[in-house]
Amino acid sequence: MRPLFHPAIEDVQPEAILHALSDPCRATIFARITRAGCVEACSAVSALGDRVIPKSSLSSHIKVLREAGLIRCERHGVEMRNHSRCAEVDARFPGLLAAILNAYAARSAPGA
Amino acid sequence: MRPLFHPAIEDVQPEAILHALSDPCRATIFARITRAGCVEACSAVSALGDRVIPKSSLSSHIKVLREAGLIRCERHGVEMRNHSRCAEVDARFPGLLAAILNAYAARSAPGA
DNA sequence: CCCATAGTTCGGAACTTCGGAACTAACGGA
DNA sequence: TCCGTTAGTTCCGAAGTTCCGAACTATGGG
Repeated sequence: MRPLFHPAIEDVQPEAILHALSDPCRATIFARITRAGCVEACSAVSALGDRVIPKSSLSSHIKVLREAGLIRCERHGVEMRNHSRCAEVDARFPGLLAAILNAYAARSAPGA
Repeated sequence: MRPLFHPAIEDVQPEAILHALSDPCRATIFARITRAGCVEACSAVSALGDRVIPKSSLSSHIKVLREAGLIRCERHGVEMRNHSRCAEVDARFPGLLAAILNAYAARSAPGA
């Protein structure tokens, strides 16, 4: 399989990041990959809350995140490992990802 | 004219904000409204860079920003005043708007 | 070599976005 | 009051995007 396309960090565009994370489902996937020590198989992510995401949808969500420059994907045997590019992106756009993930967290936990 | 719909700040959702600002044209409009002391007529915004935005598109961009909770619009005579809800949104999602506007600014001014 | 597992691609239905033409709202002048 | 002008909105068709099931490809194990 040919290596997957990943944009160089300097080609990463804010609109692509915002678009990728403007879907709560993709935001959740990205938050998981980022929190889970930066490694996770695609299918480990397929149940989000109580909703099962079809394989084809999951695959295209992952693709959107990858092409936005948010994650890095590589095959290991039969499965895929997804690494968060959080640190790189944070160096380019300081505070952006943290603010976005916090905003989603604030929404779902309307805390006390 | 019936008053325009504006979501209460606690109903503002991160996905709506990200979606609204994931369009560079809307992000530019929002940045202008926010920078310009929070007041500006619609048409004052219609030339973005070297591109003229058709009235109908501008109107729907403004509507998206308004319904996402990012701006507040009211008619004053024949024209519209658009106020940024930046401060309110920042209280709800700290740092989010600043990080997004900085990210766009970093893109267009790849400094030094 | 065949099977199982993990992920991708294809394609059509449903939804969104764009923008021109026609419409509505508010004001000013005669 | 009526007309003209300016400012925005609505409508609607074309173009583009998203969703997801079915079929496909890639990898490893027996």
